[in-house]
Amino acid sequence: MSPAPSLVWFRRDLRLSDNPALSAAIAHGAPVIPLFILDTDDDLGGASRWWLHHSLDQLGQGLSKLGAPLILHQGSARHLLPELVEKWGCGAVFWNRLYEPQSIARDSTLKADLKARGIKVETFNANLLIEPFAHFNKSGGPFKVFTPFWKAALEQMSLVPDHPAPKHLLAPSDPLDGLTLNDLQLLPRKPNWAKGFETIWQPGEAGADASLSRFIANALKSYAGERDRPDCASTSRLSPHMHFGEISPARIFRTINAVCDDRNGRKFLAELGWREFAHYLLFHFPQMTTKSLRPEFDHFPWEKDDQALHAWQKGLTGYPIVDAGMRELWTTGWMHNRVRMIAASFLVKHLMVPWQTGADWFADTLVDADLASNIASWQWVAGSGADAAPYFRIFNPILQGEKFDPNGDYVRKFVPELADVPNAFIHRPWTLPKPPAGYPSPIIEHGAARARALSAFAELGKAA
DNA sequence: TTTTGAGTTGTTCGA
DNA sequence: GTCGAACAACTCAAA
Repeated sequence: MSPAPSLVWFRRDLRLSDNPALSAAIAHGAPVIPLFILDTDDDLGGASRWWLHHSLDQLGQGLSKLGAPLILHQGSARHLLPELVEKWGCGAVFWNRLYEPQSIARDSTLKADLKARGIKVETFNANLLIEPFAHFNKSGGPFKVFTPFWKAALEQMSLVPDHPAPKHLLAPSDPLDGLTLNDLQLLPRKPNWAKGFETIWQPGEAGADASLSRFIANALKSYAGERDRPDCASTSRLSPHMHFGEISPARIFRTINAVCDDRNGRKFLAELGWREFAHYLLFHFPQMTTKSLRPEFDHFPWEKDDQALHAWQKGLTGYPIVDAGMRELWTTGWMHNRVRMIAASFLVKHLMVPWQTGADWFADTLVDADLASNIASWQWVAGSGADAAPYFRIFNPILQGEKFDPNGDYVRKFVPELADVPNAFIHRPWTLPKPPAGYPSPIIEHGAARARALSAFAELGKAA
């Protein structure tokens, strides 16, 4: 009689290297079943689905080479996982932890359920540098300000060594039932809006390693100075790889730390810190997925303006830097961080559309859509979050464009209507004697919008 | 308990 | 053109 196999439940840890759940399952000694469930209880944005398809493809190929193909299923993991465990006679289940409120609820129920059936369950930290439930300020409460959070984190951080990728996996002798990748229907059908994604992204573990190497070789040495320039290839573009766990934050931290100890390295590691901080905040304040962390912001006189929202989504606001960003998002599934801030600020402050509406759009269109980072960042921009930008800090989309895209290269790349506009006018084309045909005038005038937002925020202060 | 210093990413105005 | 101050007060973290 063959021994009871072990299940490795892959979720957002789609890698073979530095994967503690996988390592532990192998060390357990029994045959290993690698499983991915497309959980129908999860909301997954369109761009994320595209990425997931290709990431699963890569992981599946890697696992097949090791001797244990990835088994795919679809359904409510809450119910499906115990069924599969039962059907396959598994003796142990291993997974790496997730930290969003819904994931925690599902996983803790599942863990109790499986243990009650006599199944061994072990879970690991593979996705964060800091366990949110084990990091507190000296008063014993959760940090709400980034700088002390990260400073304390750096002092306490102890990174365990990398788990090397396994060389071989022992699979159960009987074939197991499952779906094919195409059965999951993750790719867009007509129209195939993801065509532009294929040339710039390489989902999967190899692509993640390549992104990190490319960043270290080309951009790290000038990161602190150039990270805000969307016209330069100055960022790592690791965010989607990290979201799906194709590379571990610990490996990134160790690698950067080893090659660079100047302000560029520290600045980049602090960006990992912001990712940590977002997950940390969401863990301690789970209501922030829908509610403003500063409750008075839920009484802000938000506008419902579908026409303006549509113009923002499609990159037709008349402000070139905002429109370039929104079109970069639509055509590539990604947007440069600086431009995310400008575009988000425009929606929330100029158009006074609720941050939740913007967060929904980003969740659907970003390949790196990550609940924690998305929510924390939108609340930060709106001024409703932890350690947030003060309300009077309203980005001027013209100045921001001129400062961070000085030659208009970024704008021209994504807004072809402006190809022939000279540099001096590229961020204010409506001031040309003959504005370019086919590009809209600003849907709202900056000065008036700023004044409106400031007075609305001032009212908020009085009411509170 | 009270106090103190500090807090990612800006803009505008007026000297 | 450049520079400093105002924009507002509040909350957090640590001593």
